[in-house]
Amino acid sequence: MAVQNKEALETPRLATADIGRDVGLLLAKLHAAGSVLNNLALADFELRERSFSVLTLACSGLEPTQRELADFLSLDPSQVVSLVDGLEKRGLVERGTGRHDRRAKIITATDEGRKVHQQARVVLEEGERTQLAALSEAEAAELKRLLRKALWGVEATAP
Amino acid sequence: MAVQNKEALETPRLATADIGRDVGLLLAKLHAAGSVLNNLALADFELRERSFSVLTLACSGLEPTQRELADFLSLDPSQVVSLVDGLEKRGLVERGTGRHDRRAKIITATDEGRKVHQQARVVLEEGERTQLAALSEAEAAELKRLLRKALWGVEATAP
DNA sequence: TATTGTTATACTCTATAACTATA
DNA sequence: TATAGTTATAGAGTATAACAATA
Repeated sequence: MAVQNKEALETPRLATADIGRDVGLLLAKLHAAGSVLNNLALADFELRERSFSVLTLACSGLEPTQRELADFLSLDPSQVVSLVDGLEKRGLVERGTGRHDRRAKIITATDEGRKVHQQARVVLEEGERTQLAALSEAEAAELKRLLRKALWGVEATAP
Repeated sequence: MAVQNKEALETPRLATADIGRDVGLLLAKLHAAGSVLNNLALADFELRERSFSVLTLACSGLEPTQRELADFLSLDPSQVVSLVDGLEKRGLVERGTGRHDRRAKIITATDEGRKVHQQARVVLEEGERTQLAALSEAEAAELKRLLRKALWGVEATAP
C-alpha cells in the first residue's frame, strides 16, 4: 500500500477539505485500512477477509446456502463457489444438500474449521480494537449500531 | 453484483450471526453498497469514485501534490499517476510544478473540472442520503463524526 | 542517500454472461 | 419458467519493484 510518509499518519491538512465529510471516502478509507490489518493477521491462518466471513457463517449454526452467503456478503454466487472450494479443499467446511431444495447446498464448518475460526477470531478482534483505538468503548459500540442500522435498519440485537 | 433475491433486501436471518457485529464486514458491506450507487451516478460524468476523489481535492484550493493525494486517499503513488493522467487528458485537472520542490507536481482543477465536479457532487450527495435513509439526520452526522474520529482522531471541524 | 513521479507487472476483487440441474 | 450452483472471462482495484530527476 501507500503510506510511505510518516506525515500521513498524523492528521493531514487535506482532511480539512470538503471531501473529509464524504461518507463514501470515509468508509473506503476505514475499510481499506482495516483490510490491510485483517488480511495481514489472517495470513497466518491462510485466510483472507472474505474466506473468513464465509467460514464464520459456516460456523454459525444457521446452515446457510451458498445463495444466502452471496446475498448476505454482497458477493456474486460465482465468487462464493471459489471461496467455498478453497475452504472445502482444506477440510474447513463441507457442502451438504439442502433438505427442502436439492439444488441448494448448505455450507457447514468441520471441527477443524471451527478450531481455525476460533483462533482467527481472537486475533481479528484485537485488530478491531486497534483500528478503533481513537474511539471510546461507547463510541465504538455506537459506530457499530449505526452501521448495522444503515445496512439493515436493525435497531438492536443481543450483544 | 449479487442481490438477485428480494429476500436480500429485507433483514436477512444471517444478520443475527456474530458476524453481524464484525466491523470489517459492516464497513465492507456499506462501502460496497455505496460504491455501486456512486459509480452508477458518476458514470454520467465519466468518473468513478476514485477519480472523483482526486478531482474533489484538485478543486479544494489546497493545491495537493500527487504524493499527498496518494497518502490521503490510501492509494499507491503509481495509481495516482494513472488517475491524474485520465483527468488531465480530459482537461479537468492540470499538473503544475511545486514551488518549493521541483520534483513535486501540484494538481489543480481547470474551470471545466470545477464545473463537472460541482454537478457530480450534487448527484452524489443525493445518493448519500439514500444510502443513509434508515438513519435520522442526527444519526447520519454522528456516523460521519465517528468515522472521521476513527480515521484521524479528529473530534470536529466546521460542518 | 532519500524522495517524487513514473513505468511495468502480477495478483485480488468485481461484474457479466452462459450453462446444468433441479424446482 | 425460474432459481441454485457452476464455469469462464474481462475489467477495476491493489501491491511491488525498479528507474530518472531532484533534493
